[in-house]
Amino acid sequence: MENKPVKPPIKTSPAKARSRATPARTQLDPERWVDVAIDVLAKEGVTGLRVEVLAKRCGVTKGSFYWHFKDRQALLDAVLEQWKIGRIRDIEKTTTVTPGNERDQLHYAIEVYGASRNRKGMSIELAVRDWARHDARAATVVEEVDLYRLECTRKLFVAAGMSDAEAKSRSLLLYACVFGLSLMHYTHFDDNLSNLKQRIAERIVSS
Amino acid sequence: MENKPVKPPIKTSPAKARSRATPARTQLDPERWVDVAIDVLAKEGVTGLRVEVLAKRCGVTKGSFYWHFKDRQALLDAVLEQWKIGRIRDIEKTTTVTPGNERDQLHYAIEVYGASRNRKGMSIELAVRDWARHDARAATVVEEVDLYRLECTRKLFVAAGMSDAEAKSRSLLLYACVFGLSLMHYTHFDDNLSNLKQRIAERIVSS
DNA sequence: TGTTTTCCATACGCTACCGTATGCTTTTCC
DNA sequence: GGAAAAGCATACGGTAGCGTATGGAAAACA
Repeated sequence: MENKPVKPPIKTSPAKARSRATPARTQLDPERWVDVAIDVLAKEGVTGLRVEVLAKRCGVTKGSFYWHFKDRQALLDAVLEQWKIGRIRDIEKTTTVTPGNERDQLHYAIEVYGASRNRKGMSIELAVRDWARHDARAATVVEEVDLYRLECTRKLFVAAGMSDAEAKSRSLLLYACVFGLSLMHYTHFDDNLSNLKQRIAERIVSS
Repeated sequence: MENKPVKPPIKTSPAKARSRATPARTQLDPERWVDVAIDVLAKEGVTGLRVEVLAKRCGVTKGSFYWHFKDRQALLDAVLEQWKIGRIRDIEKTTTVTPGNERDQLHYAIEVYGASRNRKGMSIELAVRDWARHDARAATVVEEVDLYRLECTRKLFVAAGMSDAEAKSRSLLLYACVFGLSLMHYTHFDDNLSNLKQRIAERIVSS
């Protein structure tokens, strides 16, 4: 989408996988750039997403970058696209459930965001959302992802027996709370944070 | 705090308020800079808070800036300080209530953040929070403000008749939701957004 | 084996910043 | 009214970043 050449499907030359002992080094950059970019995005935000910084992290120079991408904006677009499809695939996985377990699944959805194991995922999330506050393209993508997510959890609430209006408000409350919590600094507000979170989750999910 | 000279209390020369017809132009900058800085912060984020940009918006050059502030960081510190005292004064005003009206006041606190009239306030809020993700000083201030706010609404929930543990979780839920909603793009999720918000507010406040 | 492509390095011009130095103009104070 | 200080402009050196141009090495191809 953003590359100059048509780019054959990456190393499909029939039988010649690294004839010499040069390790898997040569596949230097198809969308490897985007992965690294998302890494930087998580840590520094969009404004920290500089071409030359990225190149250094890839062990190359800008010369390489500008061969793969038209300009910085092309990379940003690619980042947004990859983030979008990743989020949608993720939420589909998270909200797929065997009938009867909807409430458990909702609890799981809440917990999985607040979990410390995917700090990085939340960092990306917040970085993209801050990005969206200043960039129309990012805002569009965020809205698409939000609507998709809201719709997925709404269905769960409906399947759990709620009215449509109630399901919608719960769905919105769920995500607002999840993202809001990640914005706040409440570590010293209570000495039993897990209990706090548990109560909140109950408030969101249960009747 | 951040100025070189001791700076007399601004224009206290007994009787000589603008002898000539030069308008109120001369009081060019005590903490006027900070006000403008917060404006820029709201629109561009911390990374957009550049000395020369600010100077241009004040109609002067950097020469002026560096007379009032040691460096850019000094301005940032002043911004954080002013934001902090403003938020604390604000939350005190919002959560002061005549006994018996606690629930109404909680509803008001929720509504006042989501209101479109203080878009700017929320922009500042989000800008500061994003700032806090990359800067330790900002993070400290945000935590102080958060703890203060959480404590204020916690008292309201307690006064409304809830247990302490429940009040804490509600308090946290309230702010998480308020900030989370401002992060999301849900305009097209429902055609009756005010009803949606109403339901959410009820869920947060009512027993 | 020799010629294209692919992929990357180097070098360049340009702009936006930061912070400093220095001087000019207006107040302030005596 | 004249010295001192306040408040600001101008000019400078320095870094970081974008995008372009061009050349070189390595792989693919014929």
